Amino acid sequence: MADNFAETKRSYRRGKIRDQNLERILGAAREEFVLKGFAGASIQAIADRAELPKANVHYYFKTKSNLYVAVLEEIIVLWNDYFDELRAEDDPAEVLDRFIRRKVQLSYSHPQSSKLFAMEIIQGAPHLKDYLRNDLRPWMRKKAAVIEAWVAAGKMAPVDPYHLIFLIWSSTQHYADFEAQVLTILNRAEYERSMIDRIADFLSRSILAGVGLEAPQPSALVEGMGK
Amino acid sequence: MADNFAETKRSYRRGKIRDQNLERILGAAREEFVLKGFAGASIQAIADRAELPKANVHYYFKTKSNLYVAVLEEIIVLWNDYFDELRAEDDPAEVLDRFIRRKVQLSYSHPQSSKLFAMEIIQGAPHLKDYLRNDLRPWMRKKAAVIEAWVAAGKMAPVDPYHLIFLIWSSTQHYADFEAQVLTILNRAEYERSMIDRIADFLSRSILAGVGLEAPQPSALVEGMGK
DNA sequence: CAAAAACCTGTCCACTTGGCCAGCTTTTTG
DNA sequence: CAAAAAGCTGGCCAAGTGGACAGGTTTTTG
Repeated sequence: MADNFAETKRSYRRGKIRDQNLERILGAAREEFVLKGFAGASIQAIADRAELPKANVHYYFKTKSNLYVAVLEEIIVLWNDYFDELRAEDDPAEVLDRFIRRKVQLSYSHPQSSKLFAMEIIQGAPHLKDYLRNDLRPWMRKKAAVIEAWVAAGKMAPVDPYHLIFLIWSSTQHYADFEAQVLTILNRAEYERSMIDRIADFLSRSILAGVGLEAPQPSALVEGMGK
Repeated sequence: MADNFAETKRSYRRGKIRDQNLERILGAAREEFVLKGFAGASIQAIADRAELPKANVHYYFKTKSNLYVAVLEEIIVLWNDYFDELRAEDDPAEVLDRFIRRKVQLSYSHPQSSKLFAMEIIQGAPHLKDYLRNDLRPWMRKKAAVIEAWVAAGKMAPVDPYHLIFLIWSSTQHYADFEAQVLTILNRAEYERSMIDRIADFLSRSILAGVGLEAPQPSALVEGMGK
């Protein structure tokens, strides 16, 4: 394999075409599925958006369902990457703060993924039942145990760890999923970095205060917080 | 009109048939649209669920879009019913507490409506742009003004009123919209009253604490709250 | 450089869909 | 009670769909 190919050209390697096309198709599919839903998104439209002939899409994905599942799997990988780190020996305030900020950041950087995931869950998670049961539930159990340990150690107010995580999830994802509503109400065309920072600060401060903690150094200084 | 009809039978009056069928169709449509999305829900399936011939559905709603919009309008009416009351002279803790509980209650009693509304917004609110801009935005402005007045009067910690309302919306609706995820993680088949009460207590306490308030009498007593 | 593997795509098709229509039955009205 | 209004529906159709496929080109390989 790694024979005489000058890696200089760097754009030629095994499966290069495949990888490139897969990426285009998956990206286009994500977009179309979010906009129109599973049934409403046509392979033709996905192909058009990817600037490929329809039959070429079918070359990579035998069926529409296969393509849809592939998109969902991408999302789950993305989720898992950002998910972990939450340990009993850490400081609750710091860890929760980082977790909240990371989720807000993720909503900002990958809104389509968040939206598609949300739509799938809303519709009853027909393709994600197994993921929820076999992956997410155990993950939750572990995280809940950590939070319970914190509570037991008196490091934070007693709260139901599950509902605390639901609160973090819902409040952070809201800005991605309900983007259209939020932006219309705030009379903006799109999110800006500064707004995202304010949101992260607000959510971190509010949620931590809600469980009797004080947020670490706010990333953007917001004077007049009184108290 | 109000002629000699004995109101006793009470099931016979002008438009009785119409009202009854409309109700059946709208209910069936709500269900199907949530399950399959706009494009995925077929008139045939809606008709089957309503136990009516397909052509009969078309008799009441010329097009699929008309039906869809009618369902959304029902939801908006429902929303508005529960929406109001939030006045500057009231006690913030009491009002916010009631508002949060009402939203949780609404998620519990009308999950389909919440889900459909969410899907519509996620997809960019193509049918609700006007509602968001012309109704919801002014409503928000008024509520934000009230909260700002509370802050100015020192009745609560200084927070951005818009994000506070987003926080309440997102955290409460989450239990309706993400029902499949929540129930799977909590290993339950469906919500029960007691769970709903706990959720309302948790959210009310957490969010109020987040803005420097203490929740009024908790509906279900939960001792050991320490502090 | 030739064989094999990977990749590509125009064309076709069976099937579902929303919607229309023409004529039917039931209910209301005066 | 008869005419009009309201309600009902089987059958039809054009448009769009996902997918199969056969025969093509390009790339890789030894």
